[in-house]
Amino acid sequence: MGYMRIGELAGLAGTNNETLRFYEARGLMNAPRRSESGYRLYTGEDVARVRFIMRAKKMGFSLSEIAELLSLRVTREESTCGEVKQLAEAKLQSIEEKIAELYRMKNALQQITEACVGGDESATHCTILNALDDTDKHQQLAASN
Amino acid sequence: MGYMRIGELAGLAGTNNETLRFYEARGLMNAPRRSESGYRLYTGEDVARVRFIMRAKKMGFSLSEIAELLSLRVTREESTCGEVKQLAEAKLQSIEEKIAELYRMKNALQQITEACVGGDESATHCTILNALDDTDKHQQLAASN
DNA sequence: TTCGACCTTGTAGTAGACTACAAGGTCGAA
DNA sequence: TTCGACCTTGTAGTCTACTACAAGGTCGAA
Repeated sequence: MGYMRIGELAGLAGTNNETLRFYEARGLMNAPRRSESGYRLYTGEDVARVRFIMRAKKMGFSLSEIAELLSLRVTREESTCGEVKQLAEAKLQSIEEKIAELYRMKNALQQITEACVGGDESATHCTILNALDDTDKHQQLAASN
Repeated sequence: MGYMRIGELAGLAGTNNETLRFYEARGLMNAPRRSESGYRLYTGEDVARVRFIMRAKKMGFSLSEIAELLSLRVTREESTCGEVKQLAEAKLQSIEEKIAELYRMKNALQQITEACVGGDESATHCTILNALDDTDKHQQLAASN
C-alpha cells in the first residue's frame, strides 16, 4: 500500500525520472523494490530522501558530499554531531571563498567598466580592452576615454 | 630574433604547454609561425594575448566570451566602445547573480549550522541532518541539541 | 483492441576547461 | 655520441550533473 512509481516521486520531489535513476546509479538512492512488471516502487521515506538531496544541493553540496551526508544520516547512532557540523562548516567556508573570489572579479570588472563611456565611437582606445591587455596601460589610460 | 618556444611562453604567461595548444585549437590563439623543425615560435605579442586571456578568465569570462572579446580587440576600428561595455556589463550582472545565489546558500547553511553544538554525542538528533530532512521538523527542533 | 501515458534498460552525448599519454622528433651540452 | 630537456601530433580521458535517445514492456481507459 502507498507505493508510488518513479514519475510520482519525481513530481513530489521536484525533479525528473532520469535524474532519480541517475541518483540511484550513483548510490544516492537505494535500489527500491520493484513491482512484478519491474517498475520501481517508492515510499514516503524515499520522498524524504530525495528532498534531502534537493535541499543539500541548494545549500551548495556536491553529489559526493551529499552521499557522505546521507551515510552520516543513515548511521546516525554511530555518527557524531561534530562530524556533521564539520562537513557543514567546511562547506560554509568554501561558499565564503567562492563569494570572495566573485567579489574580486566584480571589483576588477567594475573598475575597468566604470572608466568606459561605452559610446558609439570606435573601440580603438577602449579602456576596457586596454585594461585586459595590460594592467599598467590601464592605470595610465583609465582617466581618458 | 626574439622568438620563444611554447614552454617559455607558458612560463611567462603563467600557464602550461597543453593549455596553450588547447587555446590555439579553440581559436583563442592564432597559429604561430614555426621553426624549421616544427616548433611553435612566439613573440611578445603572443605573451600579451595570453595574458589578456588569463586576466579575462580571472574576471570570470568563459573561453567563448573571451574569444568574443578578442575578436572585438582585433577589429577595434570597426567595433564600438558600446559593444565592449555591453559585454562587460552583462558579465558583471551574471557575477552579481552568482554572488546573490551563494549568499542564499550561505545564509541557509549558516542558519542550520548555528543551531548545532557539534559535540561528540551521536548524531541521532542532529539539527543539521534534521534540517536537511525536512524544513518543518527543523523549525521544531532548532532550539534543542 | 487499441491508444497513450508511463515505465524499463542501455548507451551515448552535453558543456567547460583542461589533462594525460603514446610515439616520436630536435637540440644543446658533456 | 649520448643524454635529457624540450618539442611535435593525435587521441582519449577527466570531472560534474545531468540529458537524450532507442527499443521495447505495462497498464488502464475508451
